[in-house]
Amino acid sequence: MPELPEVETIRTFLSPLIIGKQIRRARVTSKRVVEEACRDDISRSLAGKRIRTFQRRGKYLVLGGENFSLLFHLGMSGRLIFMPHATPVVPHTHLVISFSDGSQLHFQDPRAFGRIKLYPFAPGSPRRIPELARLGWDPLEDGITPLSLWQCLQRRKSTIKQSLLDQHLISGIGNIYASEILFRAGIHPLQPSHRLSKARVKRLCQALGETLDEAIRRGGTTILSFRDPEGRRGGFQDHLQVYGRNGQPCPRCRTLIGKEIIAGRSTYFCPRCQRRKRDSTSSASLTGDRVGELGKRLHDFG
DNA sequence: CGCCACTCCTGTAGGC
DNA sequence: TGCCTACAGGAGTGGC
Repeated sequence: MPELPEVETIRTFLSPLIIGKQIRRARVTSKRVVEEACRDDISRSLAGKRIRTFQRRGKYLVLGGENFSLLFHLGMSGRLIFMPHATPVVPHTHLVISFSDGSQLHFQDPRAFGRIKLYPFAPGSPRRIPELARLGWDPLEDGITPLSLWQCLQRRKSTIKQSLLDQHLISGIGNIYASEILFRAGIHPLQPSHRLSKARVKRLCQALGETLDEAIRRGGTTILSFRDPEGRRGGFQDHLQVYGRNGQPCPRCRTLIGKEIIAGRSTYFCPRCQRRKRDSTSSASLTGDRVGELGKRLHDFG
């Protein structure tokens, strides 16, 4: 399940391999995943164009050129695989982009939860792409200050787990990292968002930055199907603290890790390290700290 | 408006 | 060994 670290890993690996290349041909090889309205446009209008940019926002990727933006969402099982030479398509391949030097980019997605959409203008401002305009903070692209996050959480009655999964608030966190971030922050997933103190939101921000940073450093998480563009697995699955570990001892206090379904999603937590609390909202100084090492990178977005 | 259930889909794992 | 079923869930949508 590609979340921000997996999508960022793909962007990092793929960028030097495809930026600057000229598209010889783009072929839609399946009727799913590629948005119906732009199936013909993709093959018609991408031929001959050059790739200028490859950007990420939340869990979306955008391949950009002079007058096109090709938007990708990997869904549950989407892969972008780089082929140095022309390669026969395997089942569940939805799009093949062939470059003038003979290399190819294949989009594969067995479960077909992914999306591909073409816009007839250069990326530039993400506000022009509705899917991106709807997204909240991107932890890598935008600094999230604890104070501004706390203010947003004040207005939410849902649990903190649900808030973390809401892409309109923070973009890029999925089910795996939500559990990991809350464990690192010592916050119970069922804690109501508006009940978190400023101090705990500050810890949440730190945990968010540290968890995503480490996952990116390790090349993402492979539970079942994630592969980077050269077919390799990630490394973070060996460092998950709670996700998928119900019944096993907490790495911090040895209490058995619990599992609960929250908003239809499996949620893992340590019942001792992540106590439910009623925070007072007074105390605690909030500095304008950015999220860990994040927020320093600049791309063309915004 | 907020919250939930439902929907799309197929590979994988577990039970028998 | 093989078949069947449950399960995994991102994000949009529609109901209450």
